[in-house]
Formats: sequence, C-alpha cells, structure tokens
Amino acid sequence: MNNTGDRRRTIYDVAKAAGVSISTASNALNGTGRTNAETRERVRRVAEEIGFRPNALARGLLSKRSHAIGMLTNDTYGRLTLPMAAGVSEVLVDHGVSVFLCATNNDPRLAQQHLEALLDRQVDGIIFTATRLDLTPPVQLSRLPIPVVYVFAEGPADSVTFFPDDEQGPRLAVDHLKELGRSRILHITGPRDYLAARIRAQSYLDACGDGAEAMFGDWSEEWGHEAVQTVFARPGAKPDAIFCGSDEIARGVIDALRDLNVEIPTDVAVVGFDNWEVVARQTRPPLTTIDMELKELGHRAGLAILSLSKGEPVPAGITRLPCRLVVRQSCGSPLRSD
Amino acid sequence: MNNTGDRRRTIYDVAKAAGVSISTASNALNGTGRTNAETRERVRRVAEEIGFRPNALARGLLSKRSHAIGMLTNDTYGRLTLPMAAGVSEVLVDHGVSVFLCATNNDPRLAQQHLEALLDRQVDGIIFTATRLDLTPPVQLSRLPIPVVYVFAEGPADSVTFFPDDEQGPRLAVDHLKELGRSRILHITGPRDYLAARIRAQSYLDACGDGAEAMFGDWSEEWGHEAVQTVFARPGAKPDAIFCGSDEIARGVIDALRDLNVEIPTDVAVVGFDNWEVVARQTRPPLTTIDMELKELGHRAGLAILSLSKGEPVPAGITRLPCRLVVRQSCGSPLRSD
DNA sequence: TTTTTCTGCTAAAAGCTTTTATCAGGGATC
DNA sequence: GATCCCTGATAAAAGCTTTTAGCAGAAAAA
Repeated sequence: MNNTGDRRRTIYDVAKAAGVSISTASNALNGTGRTNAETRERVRRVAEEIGFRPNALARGLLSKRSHAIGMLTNDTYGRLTLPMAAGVSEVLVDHGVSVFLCATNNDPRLAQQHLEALLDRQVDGIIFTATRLDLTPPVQLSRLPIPVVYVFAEGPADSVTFFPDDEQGPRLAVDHLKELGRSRILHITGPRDYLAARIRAQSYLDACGDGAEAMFGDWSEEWGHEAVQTVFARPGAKPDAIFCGSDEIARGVIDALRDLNVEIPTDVAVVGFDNWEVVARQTRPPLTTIDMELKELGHRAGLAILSLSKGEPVPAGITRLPCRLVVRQSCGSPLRSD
Repeated sequence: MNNTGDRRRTIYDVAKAAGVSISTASNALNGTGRTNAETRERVRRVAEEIGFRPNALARGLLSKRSHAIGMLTNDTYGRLTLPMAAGVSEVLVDHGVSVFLCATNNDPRLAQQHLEALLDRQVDGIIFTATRLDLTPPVQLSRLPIPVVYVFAEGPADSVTFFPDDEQGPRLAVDHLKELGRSRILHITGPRDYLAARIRAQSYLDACGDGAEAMFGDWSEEWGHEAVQTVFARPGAKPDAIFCGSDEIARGVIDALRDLNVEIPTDVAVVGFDNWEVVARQTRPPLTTIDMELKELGHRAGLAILSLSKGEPVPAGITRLPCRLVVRQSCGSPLRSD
C-alpha cells in the first residue's frame, strides 16, 4: 500500500520535509511573499534533494496561462517548417514555453481538429505557418481568444506577420553579381501567382534596370533546365549571370549549363535562393545563394507570440527579416566555402 | 465589471444553464454515472450552444494523464522528422493526444532542458527519434517514470523501437532489378559506421550472391559521382545496375553516368533509397527508389506510445516496418511515374 | 403497510499550485 | 505598560474537472 516511492513529489512533500506550510514552501521556491532567508534556503535545498518539480498543469490551471503554444503548419516535408520550429522552440524553452506541433496537410477538417485541441489545452498563442505565400489558412484563425502570429503566410490586415525580406534578398544577389563585374543578369523563378516570386522578381528588376528579364515557371529543377535551354537557343547576347528564385531551380540551371558546355562561374555565374544546404552544397560548383534565416524567423515569431500572450503590444503588420548572402563557388568568388 | 462575455465557458456554466448540478453535467457529457436520457440530451445541447469545451489542464491534473506526448528529435533539417511527426500527430489527434516537438540539435544541455519541461508537463510518453542510427540519445532516457519509444534510434535492450526494414528494402530493389533482367548489380552506399548502411549492404550481398560488391563512402551526391567514376575507370565488366544507399547518392550516380555517356536505364539501371521526392522526382530520368514509409512509422510509434501510456503491453524490441518500392523511370519499367 | 430496490440527481473531495487574507509574536515607540 | 508596526509564517480559496459516496423519492416486493 505504500506507493509513495514512485509518486511524483508535490509541493506538499516539500513542505512536510522542510517542516513548513505549503504556502511558505511556495513562497520560498518562487521568491514571492515574505520569507526568512534561512527558511528559503532550507526549502530550496529540500526541494532539490527530493527532486521536486512543479506540476505545470496545476500551475497553468490557476494562472490561466499554459505556457505552451501551438504551431500549425501545412508543410509536408519540413524543409521550411522544421528549421523554423527549431528556432521557435529554442527561444521559448528558455522562457518555459513548449511548442505543440500540428501538421495539417492542408486538410481543413484536420486543421480544425488540431485547432480545437490546442484551444482545449489553453495554449497561450498560435503560430501559423504555410509553405505557399498566397495561401489562406485552412481554418478560421481571426476570431480566436488568443493571439496568432503568421510566418510565411498572410493573416488578416492588422495581424502580426513575419516574412523573409523578399526585396532585400534579391538585392544582395544582384549587388554581389555586379561587384564581380557581371552585367547581363537573368532571373529564373517560380510561378507568377506566388507572391514571393513576384516580389523577388520585381526587386531584381528594380536593381538591374534596363535589359533585365524575369522568367516565371515552376519551383522545379526541370524548369531551370528548360529555361536555360530556351535562352541559350535563341539569338542575341547571352547572360553572364543567372539569379534563380530557388536552389532547386539553380540546380537545374547549373546542370543545363554544363550540358551546354558553359563554364561556371567563368562564363556564367549562378546565384540561388534558399540556402537549402542539401542542394546548395552538392551542386558543382557549390552554390552561392540567399539564406532566408529560417531559425531567426522562428526566434522572432516565438518572441512575438510570447509578448502577445503576456498582453504586451507588438507592432502589427508584416515584418520582413533580412536575408543573408552565402558565398560558395558558383560566382567565382575566391572565398572559401562555408 | 461584467466580463463573463469573454471568459471561457466552464462546466459550471453548462450546469447553470441546464439547471442541473455540476456532477450531473459532467456525467451527462461523458456518459458516465446514471443520467436520464432526456437530461443528458438537454445538457449536451446546452453545452453545444454555449460552446463549452472542457479544460484539458484541469482534466489532466485530475486524471494524471495529460494526453500529450513529447517528441525529442536531433534532426535539423526535418527531412525524416517532419513526415514522421506528421504521422504521429495524425494518428494521435483522433485519440485526443497532442504532440510537443522538441528539437535538440544534438545539444545535451538543450535536450535535458526539453526533457525536464516535458516531465513538468506530465506528458504521457516520449518518442525519441534520431537521424543517425548508432547515435545514443543526447540525454538519459532509461530511468524515466513514463514510457519511451525509439524511432530510427536504438534504445536500451528491452525498449520499444521502430525502424524501417533495412533488410527487406534492399531485397525489394534487387528483386526488381533481377526481374528486369539485370545481373551485375553494384551497391554504393554511405559510411560503414552507420548501422543502416551495414545492414542494407549485407542484405544486398545476400540477395545478389557472387560478384556483388558494396562500396561504402558518404551519404553525399559527391560520393555517388566519385564511386561511379572509379568503377567505370577500372578494367573489367561494368555493372548493368546500381543500387544506391540513398537518393542523394543515386543523384550523384546518375549525373556521373550521364557525364560518361552511359544511358539510363538502357545501359545501367539505378535504384535509390529514401523516396525523398524532391530529389527522386527531379533526377533525369526520375528515380525508382525505396520508400521507408515514414508516415506509417509515425503511426506505429504513436499507437505504441498510446498503448504504453495506458499501461497496455507492447512487444519490446525492434520492430522493422516494410519498405515500399516506388517505380519511376530509372530502371526502364514501362509504368507511368506516380 | 413496511421494507427493499432502483433511479436520478447532488455535495463534496481530490488533483496541485499560487495568492490573498489573516494571525501570532517580537521589537520599537510613546 | 500600552500601542503600533513589522516580520515570518499559515489557512483557505481559487482554478476546472471527474469521481465517490450518499440522498430523496418512486416503484417493486414482502
């Protein structure tokens, strides 16, 4: 009948072992109320000894803050979501906040189910993240009793939203290419109906000026390949640099250039977008590309939802976080690969 | 002062609105105890109307089961983890169980911090998953008061562990190649110190018999490329098929073969391992490969931890889940790509 | 008519923590 | 010596749900 051995220790055990009341134990452990320094030390020592850890459920029940948030994603492969989620949880674990991961597969019914589960758990907030930019959430998130932060996805007009800076990123690429003396820069990117593709293309056009050309297609290697074949088959001057809307496209571009016996970077320099290492590191030569700083995006989103959940104000609207140029060898820079 | 409007509805509100006691409301909603059918209906209707949803914290506090589990991963890029996690959460959400995602980055301190947070939250169990097979968990998981399930990672001797079937997978590949008339099958795979690489290679050797050769290297495209160059540079008979230990390696193999003007699949058939679509779909020709059924692995792990958390027995030891052959065009099958 | 059984409901406890209000006692002040 | 204030503690309530024990009334059995 004596099962105290494997029961979890409660604050009651601490109080008893330290010879004080429950309230004193609580006060001592949390540094609240008035406690004698000596008592406080004793209680803390005892708590440590018997391995007391407060029950987060009881705590949350009382404080009405569960110190947990939900992350709703419709990304299936995790290439964007997981690095971001790692950033979110990395920054939040220090504040004692944990993250529920809910993969919706873009299924509204599943999303709804996850959402209700999150609300039942009294999460302090929700981060919604999508892989596609123009996509609306698969579930109604606007009239929730808890704050919502959007990453890689657009919420309602006055919502808190984070994106990589799709204007600054392309400028980094173009500036880098210009510094290396390239002047005829071509842009090959994804579908025109992706907002990110449009923004990046426009920024590229603004940075390059006359003679610039943006080719829209798919987010695929195949499209990169095809686009290069088209360009090099037609008459007229050939580009001396290609800035791609994704690393996958860049991969196709590089392959196509090699098929055409065009030297990289001597004849044509190539810049990608994503810094998806498993692609960017494996191209020959390794790809200079734009990193969207997914982890940092996660950090910021995590901090935002933390502030919001405490009732602190957070500037509404879209915040665009700067991208970073990662120099490898596809542009002829003498720098070592990272 | 009247803030009842935005307060969450509790069972107290339901009881009041239905004109019954709290206990009756609870019994009616959960179908426990003795309740008049009419009362039960009324209570349920009222609950529905005012939008009552039980507070999972209070429920968990009482039942000592939080209906949440933790997933500890050291995968950084998410290629294995996220599909698996999606499988886990998909199967668990139907049982009212949510999943905490904890990315450890292989940092023991961070892992410990996450683990403690999970225990404080009274999670009903933990799924530990690693990307590398021989890796020990970055944190002590063996003496926990809650069950642990290992996926893609080896736990202590008597633990519940799931892996893809690294013996059956290679047999699928070899059998497929043999059926297509290939006889000189070469295996190019990752490092010898990866258990998975060794098992797959041995299974390949057993299936191929005399003349079979396994080349160990890296899990990289570059290694696939290099290995092909080596093989085709040396004298003697050339392989008519190459079975690769990963899709990335296969990618390098295919590129190298094309560089050598070897026709795929006419001269050499290629099979990969992973069915990592973003690679397998983009090779030219698209890659026939082995799918590890990550989502199914997640389903099984989720169900296992669910059973364990209820105290139901689950067979200990390593369970290996069958892989699936995905036929595309790199082996010359006439089937359409999927 | 009295006793038993069943039905439908309710009060109260338990789960664990934090917070509020209160209390006893000791020292300082007048 | 009486009053006041301060310190260091404590009891109790609150947070929300489920479960246990029990109660009142009606129907069935004796």
